[in-house]
Amino acid sequence: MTSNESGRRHTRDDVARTALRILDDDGLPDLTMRRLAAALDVQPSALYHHFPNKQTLLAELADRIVARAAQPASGLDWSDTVRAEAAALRDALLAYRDGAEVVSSTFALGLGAGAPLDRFTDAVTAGGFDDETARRAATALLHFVLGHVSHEQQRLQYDSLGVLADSASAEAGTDSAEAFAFGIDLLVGGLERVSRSRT
Amino acid sequence: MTSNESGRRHTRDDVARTALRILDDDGLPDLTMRRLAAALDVQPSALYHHFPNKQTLLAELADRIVARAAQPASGLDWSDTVRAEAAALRDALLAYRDGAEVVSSTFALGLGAGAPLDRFTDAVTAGGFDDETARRAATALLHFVLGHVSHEQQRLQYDSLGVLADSASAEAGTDSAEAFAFGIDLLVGGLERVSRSRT
DNA sequence: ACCTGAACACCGTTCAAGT
DNA sequence: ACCTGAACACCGTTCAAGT
Repeated sequence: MTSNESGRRHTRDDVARTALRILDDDGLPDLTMRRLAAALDVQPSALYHHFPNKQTLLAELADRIVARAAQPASGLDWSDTVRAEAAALRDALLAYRDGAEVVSSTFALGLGAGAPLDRFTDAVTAGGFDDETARRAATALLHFVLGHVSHEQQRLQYDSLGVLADSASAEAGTDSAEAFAFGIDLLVGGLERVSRSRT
Repeated sequence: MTSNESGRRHTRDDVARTALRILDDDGLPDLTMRRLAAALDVQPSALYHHFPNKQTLLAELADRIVARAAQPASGLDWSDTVRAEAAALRDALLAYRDGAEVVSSTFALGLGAGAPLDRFTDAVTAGGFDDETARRAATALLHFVLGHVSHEQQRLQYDSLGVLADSASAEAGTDSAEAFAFGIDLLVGGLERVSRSRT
């Protein structure tokens, strides 16, 4: 359906694109190899010609999701660059249903989410911090972003199903973007108190 | 096996305890309803007398895991209380294989992880911050802790299987406890720069 | 290179029926 | 109250074979 209307033969890119469409339309739980195969009008086993397993497919989707994060304007203060990177990453994750979950699940293996980590690391390094500090700050930033947006997206999902517990439902009412910015500000603020190797 | 050696009839507590044992011995992917039933020497359908579904069972496990977090010493500075709560929660999550993943997956629904959130909130509130600030800081702290420890535990798992990508493997070498404390310090440090409603 | 057909070894959940 | 037996509607992955 992606590029071949009725004829067989798909490329790896077709498979990834169709998978992203299923993800966005129906969510991660419905993104099964069998459903993906059906959408491509192909047997499930055919998918294993393009990806060795589902995990590798999800890593590819994670890469594509984070690749759409906007580049911060140049000439910004290092701390504003960090804030801009965080906001851009959040927007990219929110652009696909369950986007944060996909990136999160893939991040642990060092397969996906390498790009966001590098971008945070570079932004912090520009503040004059040593490599170890920059890397640790970057993983803290990334953990917060993935956790926050995962939470945000799962609330959207459960809220639309009306299965949400009271406490979570109340929290969903407050502005997510503001709470997100606050968390990033805490990390950036904490970083500003850390001694720099060079200023 | 938990309380009945050969006779039938189990309690909800038996089921939860056996589930925790499977979790710790074999990990979350192996904790299936069918495997749990087999360990209890019972048909899978029998489990649904004790828990309405798997999600509810996991929420119960999450509650039990975080309940084992140690109480910080009293008389500490608010910021040291936050640090102590974070360390105690990390220890509790590390005490069970895939503990962070279980708590994390259950946190989004407001089913589990209510206790850790309240404890962080109380610790921050003791610093004289308003409720909104305390709640947001608490969720930021919780997101960092769950993300960090999930990551940590998945590295342990994949490392033992030798399936780890280079970058993640290198990162696994550095001291996790130190990196964890650094992340918490950033959040606490950021909080110390926020204006208080009362001091 | 890309795919089919068929199978293997599983899942969570429901439901009538038993004690 | 707690459980059995049987079924329903699925999973991811492998592998010989086809073009």
